[in-house]
This record gives sequence, C-alpha cells and structure tokens, in this order.
Amino acid sequence: MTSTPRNQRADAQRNRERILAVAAAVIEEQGTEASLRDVARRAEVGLGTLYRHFPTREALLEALLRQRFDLLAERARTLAGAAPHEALVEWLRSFVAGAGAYRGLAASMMATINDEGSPLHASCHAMRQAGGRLLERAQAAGEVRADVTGLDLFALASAVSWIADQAPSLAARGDHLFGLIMDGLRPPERLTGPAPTRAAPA
Amino acid sequence: MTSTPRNQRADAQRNRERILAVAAAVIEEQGTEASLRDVARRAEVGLGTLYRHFPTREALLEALLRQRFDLLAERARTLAGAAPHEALVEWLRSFVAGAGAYRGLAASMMATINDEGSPLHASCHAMRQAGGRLLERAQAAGEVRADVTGLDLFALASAVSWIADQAPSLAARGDHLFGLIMDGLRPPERLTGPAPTRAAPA
DNA sequence: ACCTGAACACCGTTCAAGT
DNA sequence: ACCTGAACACCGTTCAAGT
Repeated sequence: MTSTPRNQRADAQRNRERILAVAAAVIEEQGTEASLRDVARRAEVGLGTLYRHFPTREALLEALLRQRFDLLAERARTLAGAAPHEALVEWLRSFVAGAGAYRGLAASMMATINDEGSPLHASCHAMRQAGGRLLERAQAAGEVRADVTGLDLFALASAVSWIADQAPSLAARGDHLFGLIMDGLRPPERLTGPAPTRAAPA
Repeated sequence: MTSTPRNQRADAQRNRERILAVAAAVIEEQGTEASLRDVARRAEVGLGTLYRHFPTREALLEALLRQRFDLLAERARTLAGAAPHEALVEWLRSFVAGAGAYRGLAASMMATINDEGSPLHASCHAMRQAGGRLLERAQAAGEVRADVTGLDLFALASAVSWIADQAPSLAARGDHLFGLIMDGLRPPERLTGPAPTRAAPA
C-alpha cells in the first residue's frame, strides 16, 4: 500500500516495495544524494529495475515523501480554524521538521520550485499553497509583515533546515534560529489599529 | 603573486598559477563542487600535478578565496569605528556578497566551521571573529537582540547566500530576505534605557 | 623536484539480451 | 511485461614511472 499498486505483475510490485523500503533506509543514512546503485544492490534488484520503477531520483523521493507532504497540506487546512499567527508558526514548525527528514531534503525541495517537471513539484506545490493560506491569514490579521511572500517564507523555513543539515552544532540551534526568524517576521510597529491581545505599544 | 611563491622551480610555479586561473573560471561556471579533472584538463596539467599543488578541494578554494576573506576581516576592523548597527549590517552585506562568489560556497564555508583540518577553516575563522566583534558592539549598544550568537549570525547570513544559490527567482529576493532577517534581529522592545541614537552604554 | 597519466574504486544512465 | 547487468561516460584519489 505504498501508493497505487495498479495492475502489476506480482514480482514487479514486490520489487517496487523492496526498493522503497531499502531507499528509505539508505537515504536516511546518506541523504537525498545517496547512491542509487547502493539502493539497487541492497534491495537485491537490478539497476535497471530501479530505474524502471523510478525513472529519476526525484520520482523515488516523491514516492517516499508524498504521504508526508499530503499530511502537511491537510494539517494546514485543519489549522485554518486556529489563531492566525499561532497556526502559521505551528505549521511552519511541522514543515521544518518534515524538510529535516533527510539530509539534503531542503535543497531537493527547493530545487522543485522552478522545475515543474519534477515529480516532487506537484506535492510540494500543493503543500506550499496550503501553507501560504496560513500566511495570508496571519498577514490579514496584521500579525506578520505584509512584505513577506509565500516564497520568502518557504525559502527561510527551508534555510533553517539546511542550516541544521550542515553541522550538529548548528542543528542544536535550529529551534532558536526558527524562533528568531519567526519573531522577526512580526510587523515592526503597530502605529494604528486595535491592540492584538494586550500589547500596549510604547 | 597569487600568494607566497616560495622557492619553487619555475615550471612548478607556472603550473600553480595556471591551475588557479583555470580553477577560478571552472568554479565560476560549475560551483565549488566543480570537476577537478576538468580543471586539470583545461589547465593542460596532469591530474597529479593539481593534487600536488592542492591536496584537497578545500586547499584550492582557500587559495582562491583567502585574499577575499582577509579583506573582509580588514573591513570589519575598519567598520569598528562606525555606528554599531549600521557597521554590522554593512559588513554582513559584504559577507553575503562574498559567500555568493561561487555557487555552493556558502555550503563549503559552513562545512569548515566544525572541520578544523580544513584549509578554509583558518581564514574563515579569522574573518568570522572580526565580524563577531561588530555583532558584540551592536549588542552592547542594544541594537541587536542579546540572544544572537556569532554562529547564529553566520548561519543566517550563509543561509541567505544558499537561498540565492537555489534558483534565480530566489536570488532576486536575496536583498529582501537579508533585510527581513536583519530587521528581525533588532531587539523586540525597548522597555528601559536611553534612546538608541547615541546610546552611551552605561 | 616535479610532472604524468594509468589504475582503482566508485558514480548515473541506458539498453540489448534474456525470461 | 518485466528483469538483468554489461556498457558508456563520467568522477576523486593514489602512485609507479618518468624527466
């Protein structure tokens, strides 16, 4: 039940599942740039078989990650009922956690933004759209600067994941950096309009 | 005069310079992960000759970048006389520009943080130290949040460079993202203490 | 001293040959 | 219909042999 088994020969489907299971382990170890040869070897499958099931590295990643992306999109829709800013921050935290699933994943996801041919593009895009609505809601409530685009936000969130990828000493600061950035996206001042909760300005 | 020619045979020195000149061009095209074989080929030099002069990719990068790093460190010392926050922001802008010299350079620099064996480590470290003093000065003046470490700052600045590396559409937002982050690092409120302009620190 | 390039152990990707 | 692995064109790195 990895996705839609379709009408496949039994051996084909078994191979597909073996490849996915092994790929998850190998990419967990080596990151998104893991050796596909190694995956095929460990799955005890011919190299051509791997390519037949997953013509590109992105196709393989997509199969491994689609469910996670779909859940994130779903989560964004659920959070649309919560307090705007808190919803956005909580969702982005999940996004960063997701992008940290594999080393190199932040870069892989980033690469899909302009590459519409990538199999990762569709599921990433849908997820970003869903998250983008949380941003707009927070902005409409005056709780996030108006000059932040959805792309800005995903770039920054992915960057936090990337930083954590670079070194353990940086990974330990991940939450802190995330907090710094999120704080920084709040509107600088609140010259007019009602007080948000009780923050008496000046 | 690429660095210290030492007492070398004339052909050795000529080779070294050829390699550096070609490497600058190839890395400009392909990024910091450029093919070293390609460098040797285009420099019309044996592969072993390249490795003899630059035993690692980092050694080659270091030779290409040391002057730039030294200038950045120098610039930090010069700016130590200017207004604290402006000095920090201006210097970081130069840092980001430097990290954007080659695709992948932000990642290469980030990798040196924990790898003290890397030839890039020394010059990067000195530069970061110099920049770190500008951060401390800005913090002492109450113009940057106290919970930002030097490592945080370099991670964030490098991340901006990384983002710009990922796609042209992101690169166009580089300045904006830099501004967002810098704004965000200002202290959230100023409950006590004198006005920021001319803040005599105790 | 220094240079060279073959040698080794890896890649990603394709595709003829098999079942 | 699917699988296999050799083949091709690349890597990084080392090192015996040359000058």
